[in-house]
Amino acid sequence: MDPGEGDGDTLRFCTTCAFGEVCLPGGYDKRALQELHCLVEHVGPFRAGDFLFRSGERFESIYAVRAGTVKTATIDEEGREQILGFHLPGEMIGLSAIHPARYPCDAIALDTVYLCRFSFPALSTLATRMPGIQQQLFRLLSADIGKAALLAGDYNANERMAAFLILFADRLAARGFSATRFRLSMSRGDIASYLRLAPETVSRILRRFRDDGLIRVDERDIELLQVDGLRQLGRCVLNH
Amino acid sequence: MDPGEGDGDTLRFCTTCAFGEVCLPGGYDKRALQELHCLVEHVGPFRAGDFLFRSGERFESIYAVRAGTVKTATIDEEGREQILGFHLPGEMIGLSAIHPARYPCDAIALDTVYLCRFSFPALSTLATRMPGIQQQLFRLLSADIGKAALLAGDYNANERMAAFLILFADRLAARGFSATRFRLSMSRGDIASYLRLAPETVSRILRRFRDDGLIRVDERDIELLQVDGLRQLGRCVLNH
DNA sequence: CGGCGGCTTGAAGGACGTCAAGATTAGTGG
DNA sequence: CCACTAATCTTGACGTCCTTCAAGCCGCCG
Repeated sequence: MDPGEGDGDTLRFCTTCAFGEVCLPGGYDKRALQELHCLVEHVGPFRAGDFLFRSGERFESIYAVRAGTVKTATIDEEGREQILGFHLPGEMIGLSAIHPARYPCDAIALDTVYLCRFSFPALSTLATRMPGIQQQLFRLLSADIGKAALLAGDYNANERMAAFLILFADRLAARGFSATRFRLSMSRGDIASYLRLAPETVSRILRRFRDDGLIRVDERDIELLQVDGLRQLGRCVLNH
Repeated sequence: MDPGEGDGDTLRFCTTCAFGEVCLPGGYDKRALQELHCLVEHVGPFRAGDFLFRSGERFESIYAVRAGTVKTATIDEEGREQILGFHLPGEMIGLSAIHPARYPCDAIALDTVYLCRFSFPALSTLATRMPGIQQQLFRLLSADIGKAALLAGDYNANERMAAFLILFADRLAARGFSATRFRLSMSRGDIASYLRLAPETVSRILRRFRDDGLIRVDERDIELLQVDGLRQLGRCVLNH
């Protein structure tokens, strides 16, 4: 399946996109929809390890992931990488760059990635004419503020790991994938960095979860055996 | 000085507000400015400990702090309070509530607080007609995403504390207050909760900073003696 | 005066990180 | 298809930073 140039099934991807509800014909005035579709530029494929943008580059566009997984990360003064987030199909990247007008992080493909690119100046101009788009942008921005919760909170390694698995599964489920069996597209090191843990700790906790019958692990393939148990472990993180 | 009902010097407060640049006459069309001023409702005073809004309440308004300090916090399942942020005069509160349409946290006055209240529906309607306001909202929202960095990063207690002091001083300076001498309006416990440390750790680190000649401490009064030294300590946090 | 909450200080314990060594896998070229 | 190397992952032993527990101090207010 190649979502690249052919674009026969644009619609198929738009149904999973964060902008789907405004992009797709849903009682919306046809001409305005056309304007939004004109504004979208399909880019990709990117291969694992490719940079979509780099920290410090001038901000121009936000992106929606059409296929694949993207990680965003910063390198601090001491050269340590800190993962800020993972972005699945249908999710947006780049919203935090509006204010400083420069990307505050690197965006790196974890596998084969296709994107929709939205010129932000064009989008915000369009938003003044289409309140639905403005609302959607406000919602997306606001939601991103809340998403920092997982990292920001004062939680231990078990809570973080359990919440990570549950949230990852929920996000996959929201896009129509299986919520109990999935493949992690990122390395243990990336997960560790994201959760602010050592890679060894991630390894040990996954092992403990496995020994406790909460999950099945085969390399990067995960099966959630006791979703409720995990949800209980991560409840402090999950309830905001 | 009472910024309450009299309102003789609305202008005085607006100069320090996050919306100042759009609210204040600055080449902007007079009628539109009037509309924004009509939309603003001055509320307060609140006393230390008063709730401005509570977690779970229906989202209707965002607020700008006119005077005083506000903390935002959540109580997790185990009853532990987690401080999400401190809000100084000129800063906004409530932006993270747009998406779930409910306030995700409590907002509590730390001292005597006066606010400007903006009805969000009215504001976003106005924003479709005034691109400057839309831009400003996008910027404010985007900036808030980045502000999670202090908490989110994998930093030790020294780095966190140093960065906290520097950022606090910078924010005061941006509003025209002294950048080297100030009074902390929050308790050690609040600082600790905000930095995800134990209160005892905050105490010990302040003592160490004092012994090292970096700061002077007299209860909640702080004087920064070696700003560069502190900035150096917190450099990983401060550079995003 | 006495009680209370916030703050400080010391001592002990724990959760997680660091270090080091293997194990397993992936990538590469023959 | 199979070596060979590099990268990722796992596991154990040990160290450390921070928390927890406990006690004492100080300012505030009834």
